[in-house]
Amino acid sequence: MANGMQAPSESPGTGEQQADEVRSGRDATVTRRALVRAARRRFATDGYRATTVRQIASDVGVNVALINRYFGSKEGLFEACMNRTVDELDTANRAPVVGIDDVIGRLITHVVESPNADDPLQLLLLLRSSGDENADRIRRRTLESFTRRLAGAAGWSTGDPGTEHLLVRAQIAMATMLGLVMLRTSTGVQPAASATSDDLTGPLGEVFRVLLADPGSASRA
Amino acid sequence: MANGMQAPSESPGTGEQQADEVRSGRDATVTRRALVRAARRRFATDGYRATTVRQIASDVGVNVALINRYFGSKEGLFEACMNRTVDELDTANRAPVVGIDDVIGRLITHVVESPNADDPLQLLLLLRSSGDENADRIRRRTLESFTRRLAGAAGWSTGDPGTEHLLVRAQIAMATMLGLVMLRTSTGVQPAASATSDDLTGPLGEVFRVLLADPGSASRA
DNA sequence: ACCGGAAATCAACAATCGTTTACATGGGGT
DNA sequence: ACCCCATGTAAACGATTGTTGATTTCCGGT
Repeated sequence: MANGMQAPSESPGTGEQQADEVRSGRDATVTRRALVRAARRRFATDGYRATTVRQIASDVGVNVALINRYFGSKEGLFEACMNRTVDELDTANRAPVVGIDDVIGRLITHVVESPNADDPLQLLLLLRSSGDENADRIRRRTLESFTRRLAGAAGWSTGDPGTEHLLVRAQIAMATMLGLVMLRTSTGVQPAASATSDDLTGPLGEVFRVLLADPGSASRA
Repeated sequence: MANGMQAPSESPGTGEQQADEVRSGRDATVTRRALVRAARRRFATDGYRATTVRQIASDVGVNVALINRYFGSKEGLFEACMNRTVDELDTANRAPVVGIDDVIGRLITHVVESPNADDPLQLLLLLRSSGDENADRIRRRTLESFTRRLAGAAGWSTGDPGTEHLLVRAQIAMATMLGLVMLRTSTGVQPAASATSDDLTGPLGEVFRVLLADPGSASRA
């Protein structure tokens, strides 16, 4: 028994994931889409390195070689995941915003509460570093633009001298969401803070309201 | 070139870490300590799976086999890291707490601001899953007790019917810290939200004050 | 009905991982 | 000074990883 206990494998020890879409005929685009979907779940929950291409292929119920055929490499597949996440976040946030309560409600709904079960994972995916220079640059840029858009959605002017203070607040709000998702996904803490839609008036709503309120009201000297 | 571009390696692509302690003579305890220190950095920043024992050994400047000699396995080394982190967090939080500002100040100082450069990584270490059942159980239990102690330190009674509401608040506070550390460590966002010690009166202080305030004051219905 | 080509599989590769065994080396007690 | 055991090193193993080339299978147009 040379390598009998090879590696705890980060987390997929308890994680069995399967395809949720019947891939009946042999359709390239359908298979590609299924691969990206499975990959996003794996990458988000287990991280880039801990995810194996064989796992992803197995989740979809397809051979490993298809990943290299369609995406060139594991890294290419990761980039595809990033692009798709970026697109979805883009379209979701392009809708007009009415008032600060709308911003707060959207944040809580879209990120913490998650209408789609895969949605909160998108944020995690943005957080996970891949090690690949290119993918990491995309990730970082997306995260930054998202933060900036959050500040804009809150009705803050972006040219003021106190812009940095605004960004600080947006970053803290972002960090809170990230932390909640991680606390829920990566650890087993799960319960309390996930809450339901009336969170907008609960403690989480309070926090976001404080963070997104007019920074001149209560910020420091 | 069969496996020419093997794997982006999660993040250590840009991360070169070295020993910060001269290991002059041949002393087992010193070497063990150095290994744990290096391992904690690697595990916290890169995750369990992405960290290789050869990296850790190289960081210390020692042969790989010593890890298995002293800790049995990579998993054993991880467990040693967890234990040490648990101990440090324990002793750090056992000191008496005076008032809510003390709690807030400590959270910001110890976690976000980090007197010791390795301190914020401890929280990350608690967050990273290892995949090992045992280590994960330790991690989860520690995280939970930490959350509960946070609620206790805020002066909340632990027997009330509204206990769950208190835990929600503590979890959100915890998530905020976790998110900030991740935002700073795992991504390149780095700057604004790290701030300095006057954060206690800044936006981060506001958030924590809202979260740790008497839940009866502004919470929902 | 049939054949062309895309879609998917199989089998093997080089590299790297964690681990182990056998060997070298240095320092402290007698 | 000498030995001896703990400390550290070197080299190799089996398993798993990402990747690839050859092969098979199935759908669609003529």
